[in-house]
Amino acid sequence: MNIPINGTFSFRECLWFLNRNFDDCMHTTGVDYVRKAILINDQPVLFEIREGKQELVVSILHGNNTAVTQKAIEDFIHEWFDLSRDLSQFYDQLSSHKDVSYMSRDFAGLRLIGIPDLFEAICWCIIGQQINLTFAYKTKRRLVEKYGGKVTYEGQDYYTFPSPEALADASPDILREMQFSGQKVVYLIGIATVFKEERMSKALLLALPDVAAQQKALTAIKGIGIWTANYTLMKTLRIPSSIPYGDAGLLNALIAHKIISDKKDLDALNEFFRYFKGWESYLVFYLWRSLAPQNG
DNA sequence: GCCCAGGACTATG
DNA sequence: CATAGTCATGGG
Repeated sequence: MNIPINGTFSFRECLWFLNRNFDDCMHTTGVDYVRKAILINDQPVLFEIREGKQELVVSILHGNNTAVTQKAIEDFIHEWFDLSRDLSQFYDQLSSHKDVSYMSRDFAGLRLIGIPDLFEAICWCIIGQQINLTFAYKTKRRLVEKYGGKVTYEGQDYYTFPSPEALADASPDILREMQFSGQKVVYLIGIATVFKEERMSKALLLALPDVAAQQKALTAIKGIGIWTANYTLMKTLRIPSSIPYGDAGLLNALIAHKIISDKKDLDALNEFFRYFKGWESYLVFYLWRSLAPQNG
């Protein structure tokens, strides 16, 4: 199965971001491929993406290779890699700003890697709140290996994120042993229950009239603050204007580029983002990219 | 030992 | 509405 590539796209850049020298259990990267397991109609499917000349070459490694499955994988990849977006306007704006113009060259073709599953995105936020990313990925792996789904292929395990049902019924003691804080255990199980009871879902969020209403609906849930709400809107709904205010990595990147003087310099932050109206979330993503060394 | 980490909640002026 | 304290533990 092939997925054609339109516009500026770099598989290499996307692959680099998926790895970033972190141990993300939700996918597996190699030098020229990424493998990921997802659920299609509740059935686990493992696929692999490689780069062709003008297309992505997708192979199904596990699961029924039907037209329905292929279509679902294709849709997922489009959403995951944001393939339908035309970045030319973003690059125009980037290249005309002295502090970040280099990004339009160095990171050319990097797409905002999303988290299509709303529940997974929110849980990942909870897990990552106020701890370093290395530790966050470590605890996420423990959670996913215990409560998630698994596909084994050629001796290697690939995981799907735990369902709300599985996490809602998870043992608080076991979660504590995984080194989640007491508060995070309450948040995770609480949010899983909210999803299980269908008091929150991607469809429900999409039905709301505007971003403000979506932020309000998300932050009404215990454990979801404004940072988590905006991170989720950026990664799952791909709201272009969504900025995870207060994000430690974002603020450090802005300081490193001398765009803000310190972490409380909100005036300079707002002025900077005003210049990139409509592409705020992409800019945040590129700033995160800038935090790590080239070609990691 | 110290400070920070891709925060959120609650209590207090 | 703005600030302070609390949680909880790894990484540098």
